Amino acid sequence: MSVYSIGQVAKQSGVSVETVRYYEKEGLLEVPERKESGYRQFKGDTIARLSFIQQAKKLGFSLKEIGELLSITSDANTVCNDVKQLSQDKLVDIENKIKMLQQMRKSLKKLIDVCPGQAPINDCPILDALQKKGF
Amino acid sequence: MSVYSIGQVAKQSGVSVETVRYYEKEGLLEVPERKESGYRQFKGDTIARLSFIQQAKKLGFSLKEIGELLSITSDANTVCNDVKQLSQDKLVDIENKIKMLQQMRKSLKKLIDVCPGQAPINDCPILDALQKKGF
DNA sequence: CTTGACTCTATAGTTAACTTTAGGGTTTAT
DNA sequence: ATAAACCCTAAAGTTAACTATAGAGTCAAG
Repeated sequence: MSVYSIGQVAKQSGVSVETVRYYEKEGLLEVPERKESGYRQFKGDTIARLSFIQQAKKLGFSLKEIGELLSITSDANTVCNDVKQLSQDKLVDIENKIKMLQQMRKSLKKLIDVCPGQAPINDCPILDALQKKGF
Repeated sequence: MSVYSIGQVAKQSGVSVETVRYYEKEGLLEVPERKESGYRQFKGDTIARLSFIQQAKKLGFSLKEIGELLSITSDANTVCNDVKQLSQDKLVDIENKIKMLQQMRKSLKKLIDVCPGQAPINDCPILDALQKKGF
């Protein structure tokens, strides 16, 4: 099995080395093996894990919440039932976010469709509509 | 037209008075009228605006980004064309977030469906699946 | 007409999530 | 075998987004 240095996982996933160490300290990454020198040796799946963290952050999850999501995959101190419950809770969170975003998309889309594009600001139907509806 | 005190808009939208003042200072809220005493008098749409800010924050938008979204509705120093372009850019952001969340939902759903619920941890198919796929 | 709830400004403090610094070892390419 | 590039820890510093504090004025009910 191939292992990766901290610099490699950082580069592959687009975060800084310092951030990788920080995530490890915060418990978001499995504690890695070390060489005799003390250098960390990460497993290949660390890169996917780091990418997942980045993505979830963009979606408004805190590191704590991301840790909970990730614990679904790596915590062996729970029974299957608990894992299922946690997964279902997280699913609800995610579906709520999707709904909110879809609502925002709908509003924006409506505005864009109706906009002629070249009118000066005082004739702009986007602004007219927004003024009345508050987004 | 009815106006509202800072305490009223705060309560209605579920944020603290201090946060309302902070948002005003950061330019997320229109500068309100004042009474002779200096007390703020907010218009009714402030409540919707504050609610929108809360929602957008949950979806991972920074206050700066939220300001840009809100400026679509309130900035009169742009032409319609610019407003349309900004709206389209924000629409792309939003659609990307929706796609990411749908991917997460799909993964979670698959796991939940396959989970029997009562198995001990070492037979749990959720964990088996996650171990191999990295969420 | 006073008392309790509300508001004002300005400033300082807090928390999450990093980022930087200092001072040092280790690896690798030449 | 040495220099550039990499890694280590511990601790301090930074930024966004609040939150709290102090000290003072305002409003509404009894």
